[in-house]
Amino acid sequence: MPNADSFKRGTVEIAVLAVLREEDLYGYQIVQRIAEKSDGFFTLPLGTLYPVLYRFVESGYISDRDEIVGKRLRKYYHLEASGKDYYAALLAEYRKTARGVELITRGCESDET
Amino acid sequence: MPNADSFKRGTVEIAVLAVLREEDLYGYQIVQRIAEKSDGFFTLPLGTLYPVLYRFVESGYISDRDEIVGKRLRKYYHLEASGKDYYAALLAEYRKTARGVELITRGCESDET
DNA sequence: GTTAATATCTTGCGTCGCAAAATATATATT
DNA sequence: AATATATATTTTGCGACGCAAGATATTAAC
Repeated sequence: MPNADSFKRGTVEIAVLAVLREEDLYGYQIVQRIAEKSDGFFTLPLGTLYPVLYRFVESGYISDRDEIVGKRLRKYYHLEASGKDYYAALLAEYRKTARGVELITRGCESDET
Repeated sequence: MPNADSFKRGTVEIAVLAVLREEDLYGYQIVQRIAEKSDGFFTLPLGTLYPVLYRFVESGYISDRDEIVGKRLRKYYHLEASGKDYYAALLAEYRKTARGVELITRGCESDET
C-alpha cells in the first residue's frame, strides 16, 4: 500500500467545504457531519481538521464566529463566496484527475490476466 | 487551488503500474506512454518517475534488466506478480476514495446556489 | 558544429494528513 | 461523590511524495 493518506490529499479540503455549503458548523461537528455524509469513509482526526480551518480563514474562504454554549466555547465556521468558488475549482480539478486515472487504467483492470 | 500535486498523490504509482501491465518499458518510455494513454493529463517529470521505479524494484513489485542499444543504456522494467497484486489493491483503494468524494459532494454541486 | 531530442540519475524543497498530547467542560456510570 | 466517557479546541512534529532543477551522456537533425 502507498501511504494510507496518499489518495486523501486534497479531499479533506473538499469534504470540509462540502459540508459547510449546507450549514454553518463548528469543528467537532464538521468531523461528525463528514463521517455521516461519506458513510464513514472520511473520519478525519481533529489534528487534521483544524489546520485546514485556520488556512481557510486566513485565505478568506471561510469566516468564524464564537458562540458560548453553557461554559463551552463553540467556534462556528461560515462558507464565504470565495470559498464556494474555491470549492468549485477543487471539485473540477479532482474529477479531472479521476478521469485521468480511469483513462490510464483502461484496459488494465486488476482482474485481467 | 491546493498544491497542484495534491490530487496526484498515489496516482503516479497507479499510472506506472498500469502501463507496465501491458509491456516491459524503460523509464523515458514510461513517461511517454503514460502521457499518451492519459490523453496528456499525466505528464510526469523524470524526477518524479525514477524514485518511484527504485522504490518498486526494492519492494519486488517490478524487476529491471539492462539492454545496450548502440552505446546507450536502456533499463527495462518488468511488472512482477506481486506488483499486479499491489496495482489491484491501489486501484481499489483509489476508487474507494473517489466514491467517498462523490458521497460527500452529493447535493453540493458547485453550480448550486 | 550546434541545437534538440533521447536517456538516466541525484539533491533538496514544500505540502499536508496524521499521531500524539495538552487542556477543559459536560454527561453517564458506579 | 468519584470516575469514566464524550464533547470541544489547540499545538507540535513526523513522514511521504510529487516536483523543480540540474548533472551527465548519447543520438539525431539542421
